[in-house]
Amino acid sequence: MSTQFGSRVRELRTKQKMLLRQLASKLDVDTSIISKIERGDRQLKKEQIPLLATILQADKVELETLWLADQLMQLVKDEPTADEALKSVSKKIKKTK
Amino acid sequence: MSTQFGSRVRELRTKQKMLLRQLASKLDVDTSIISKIERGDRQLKKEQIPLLATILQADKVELETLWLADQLMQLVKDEPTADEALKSVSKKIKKTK
DNA sequence: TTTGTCTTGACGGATACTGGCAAATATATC
DNA sequence: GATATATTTGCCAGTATCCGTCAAGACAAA
Repeated sequence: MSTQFGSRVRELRTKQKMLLRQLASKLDVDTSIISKIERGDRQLKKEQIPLLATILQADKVELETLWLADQLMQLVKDEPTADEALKSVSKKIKKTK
Repeated sequence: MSTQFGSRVRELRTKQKMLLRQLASKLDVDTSIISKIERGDRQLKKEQIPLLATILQADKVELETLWLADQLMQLVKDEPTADEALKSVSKKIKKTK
């Protein structure tokens, strides 16, 4: 249930002695949402990552990468052909670059 | 807009001189849906892949892999950190195996 | 117990997805 | 060309899913 993204957010937040309530307020959402995001029950909307990075004084690219990895993981977990599919996509991505 | 999965399905279907209408009938859906799936406008439901493979006398695992790759591609396309995220997931997958 | 933080479940609204239909377009056959 | 068949496209209603809020519960510190 836990996510790389959520764990990292919690790590960043607590390191700054910031409360859920405070982070939620700055993101303009209810406290419960942040709680769920940090525990991996919900996904943060992609568009909110930049603001979150600013609030936490964190690296935006790092958070975006973790967020994307979580989305991918959710898709391939329990998929027997996950490895091959991932490789195929990696290859295709590089070609278009 | 086109997908690996859809292109492969069309290839398999036409190779057998099967009409959209016929394939749709066997899958018990409207013709237009199959048309859209083959052209990449829609996704086939994962649960339907085994039946489709049987109808087309195709390799189920191959179709599942293509299908999964399409889902991943949709997620990472236009993502600057796609490559790193993909690698991260690959690594994590292998550990749990 | 009281206070403050965090967690959890349920709810309504918004959004996205699904299959079906019908019209439009394409392709073939004459 | 005309006709018949095959495919594509746009739109609709029903459904599922996601999102944020609220309220209640769990937990810890004093």
